Order: sequence, then structure tokens, then C-alpha cells
Amino acid sequence: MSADATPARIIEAAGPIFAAKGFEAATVREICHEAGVNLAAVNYHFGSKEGLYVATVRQAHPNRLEQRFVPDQPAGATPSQRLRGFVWAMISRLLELKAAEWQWRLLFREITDPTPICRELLQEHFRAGFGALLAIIDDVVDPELPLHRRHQIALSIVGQCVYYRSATNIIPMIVGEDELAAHYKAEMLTDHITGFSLAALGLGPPVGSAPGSNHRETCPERRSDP
Amino acid sequence: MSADATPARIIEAAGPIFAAKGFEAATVREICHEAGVNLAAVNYHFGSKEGLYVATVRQAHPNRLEQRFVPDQPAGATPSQRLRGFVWAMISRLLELKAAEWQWRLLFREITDPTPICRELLQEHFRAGFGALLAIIDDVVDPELPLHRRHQIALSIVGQCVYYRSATNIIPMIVGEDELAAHYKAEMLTDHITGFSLAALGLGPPVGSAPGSNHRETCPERRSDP
DNA sequence: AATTGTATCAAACGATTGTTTGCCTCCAGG
DNA sequence: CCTGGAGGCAAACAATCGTTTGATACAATT
Repeated sequence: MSADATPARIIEAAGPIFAAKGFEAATVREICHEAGVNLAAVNYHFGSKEGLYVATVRQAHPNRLEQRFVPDQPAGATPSQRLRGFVWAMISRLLELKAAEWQWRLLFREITDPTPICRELLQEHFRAGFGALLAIIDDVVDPELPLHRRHQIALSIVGQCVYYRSATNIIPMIVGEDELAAHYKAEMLTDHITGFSLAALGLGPPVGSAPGSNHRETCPERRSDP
Repeated sequence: MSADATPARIIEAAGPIFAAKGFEAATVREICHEAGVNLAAVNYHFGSKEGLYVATVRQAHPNRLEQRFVPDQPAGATPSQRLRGFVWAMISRLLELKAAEWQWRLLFREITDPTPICRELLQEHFRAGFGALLAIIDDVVDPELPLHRRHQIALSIVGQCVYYRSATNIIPMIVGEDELAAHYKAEMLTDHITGFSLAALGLGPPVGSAPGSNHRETCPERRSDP
């Protein structure tokens, strides 16, 4: 039986548990019970609990997460459409995190509460996703805009998306459960964030006007930074 | 000796430890050793470790955190100036979180990894800060804009600010240490986020054009230091 | 003076943790 | 048939955790 070999079964059981509880709170006993293996199997095959964690994260990384941030786009898509595609891929994945595969949750936990082991893995992954967003931005901003300004624009867009996940616990306290259920689905948030960001970039109408009313085009110039 | 009474000394010692390690990882032994009191003092005065945690959060809340989000503004401040003041208060406090008082770090930890106990405390606190931002937004958007749209605008602004804290670990991996040190100080980020948000609201020039090409100072808004 | 209640202390308790220990079975190579 | 190593097993180990205990000191009250 090499298909359900013990080390693979342990990793399969450890993934969701590590993802749900974190490294410290997860117990070897629960993992082994879930995997249906003996308690001593973890230390036999992986040396220690830490060794199991490294093996689990290492397997979670490349298999499923490589280009999830970069959805397939039609060839002739406009920058606005590509930006919306990026935001939607990010938002939908973040909001469905609870139901998502454990690989994603484990990676997300590594972001907010990092284990020193996995720096290179994360660096490679997030640089790829961030680069895809930068490529979109580069097409719509002044080519002479400094790199750090373009980075900040990208971070503003990513920040809006991520906030709906990292603040899952306080957003209902602020807007209420009813409004949350009615107006905070993935597609609506994508509309808002895309519209907000396109307006900031001068590619769309400003937010803040009620639907149906006409808005004047003001302030076409830029401001000089200090 | 009511000045250095044992319960007060325990809370003083427990605050930084809870803030640094969280409820689970913090140990009663370390707290008591730091406070210079006996191990049994926690359960004697607070009933349990949980009781101590509640008392600690309860004391952290009202004393120092009530209106930190709402800096004092001059009476005739424009909405742009008030928005910049709000962003600056939030950004500067988030970025200096490591050096900040333990009360702030403890509250921030409750946001990302909440303990079910403190819901009401947090709700009251964040509703106050969020209300201050909403009051600014209400002055510049169409009065008929639905409430949830105004909420989303406020969340977009808050999200940009918070992201620089919650992604502390991956931002240097993306932009590099040099750029981080050069262009991501509190004031520069305040400039960027304020400019980005004002542009999205139609109150300022769009971001994305290089500085120094052609200046046209027709927009009246200008920043003000807090 | 005797009593009561509060506060502190060292010590131990019970539970849970990651890890280690012998002993068992199995099976391919001699 | 014998043998030796790999893998699996129940059990125990050592450390740490929050909590409890019983004794003691001290102040206020009766």
C-alpha cells in the first residue's frame, strides 16, 4: 500500500488541523487520531512536530497555489477589465477562505503569523501575484511614475481586498449582519473596490454620487508631491 | 499600600505579556514572576486566568483608547483636511504598534484573533472610530448615496491603512528593505492613502501621473499636518 | 483576649503536551 | 529455515500548564 502510505496520511490529516488551529494549538495526538495512525508515527517519520509542519507547508505551496491570483484574461482585455479580474480573483478567494482548501488557509495563516521556516516559499508566491497586479497598473499610469509610487498604488488595491478577510470579526459589528448579508457578497465588493480604485487612477467616475445622478468631471490635473 | 496593590501590579505585568504573546501562549507563572507576586495570586484575585484577561482588556479599553482615532481638528477644517487627519492618526498609530503602549497591541490582537469575551468592548470602540470617518465621508458624498455604499467607502480607506500593519511581514519581501525604509514612513503613506482616496471620491487629482510634468493648482484642497 | 476574614506563600495536584521507549509483526535476502 | 531491519503499537516519560490546597501572618472586629 504505497498509495495511502503513513507519511502521506499524516500530512493529509495535519494540513486542515494546522490550518485551522495553527502550529502551537494543533496537537500531535489529534493529527494521529485523525490520520488513523499511531501516536509515535509523527516522530518516527518526520523527526518532530516541527518537521511535520515543514513537510506540510512544503507540500501545500506548489501544488495548488501557483497562479491563483492571476486569472486567465481574454487577449484584448482593457486594463479596467484586467483590474476587475484581479480583484475578483482575490476577493472571491479571500471570502471563501473558510470553505477553501486547507492549503490556502495554511498559507494565509503563515502571512499574519509567520513561522520563520517558510520565508522563501511565501516570498516567491506573493511576488508572483503582486507582479501580475503591477503589470496592470503599469499600463495605465505615467511611465515616469516612480516605482515606489506604483507599489503603493498596488498595495492600496490589495489592502482593500485583504481587509475584508482580516477584519471579518469587526465588520459585522460595524455594518450589522443584515447589511453584511445583503451588500457584501464577493461580486458586490469586487464592483466597489474596482470602481474605487479606477476612480482613484482617473479611469472611472468618482464614487460618492448616488446612482442615477450625473456627475461633473473636475480636477483633471495632478498634484505635486513634497 | 493601595497604590501598588497586588491586583493592579498583576494587571500591569499581564498587559504587555498578553499583548505580546496572546492569551494562550501567555503563562500565569510568567505574569506572576514579572509582577513579583505569588503564583496563586491570579486565581485568588481574578478567579482564573480568563478572569485576569477580561480585567486586563477592560482596563486597556477606556483609559487610553477612547478617541485616539479622532484627532482634534481645527474648527474650519475642510473634509480633505479632516480625512488626512484621520488617516494620519490611524497610520501613525498602526506603524508604531511595536513601540506603542501595550493597551493598543492588546486591542489589535483582539481584532485579528478575537476572544469571545470582549465583543461589546470592541464593538463600542470601533463603532466610535468608524463613525468619525463616516462623518467625514457624509460631508463629501451625495446625500442620497445608500448607507452601505458609504460604509464600503469607509472600509476601503480603513483597509488601506490597516494593510500596512497586517502585511508587515510580506511588504518587505515585495518592495525590498531599501524602498521600505525610504518611502514607507507614516507621513508618506498618509500622503498616498489620502491622495488615493480623495481621487476616488473626486476631490483630488488622480494618482498615477508622474510628478513634475505639468502643475495646475486648481484644486483647492491641501494637506494639513495633524 | 478571642475571633474572624483577608492576603500571601510554598507545595502539590491533575491534566495535557511532545517525545521516547521496548516489544511486536511482517517480510525480503541469506 | 533463519535473520535483520523497517514500521507500527501501547505505554510510559519529562516538562509545562492552570488550578487548588493547607498553613501562616496580620489587621479589624467582637
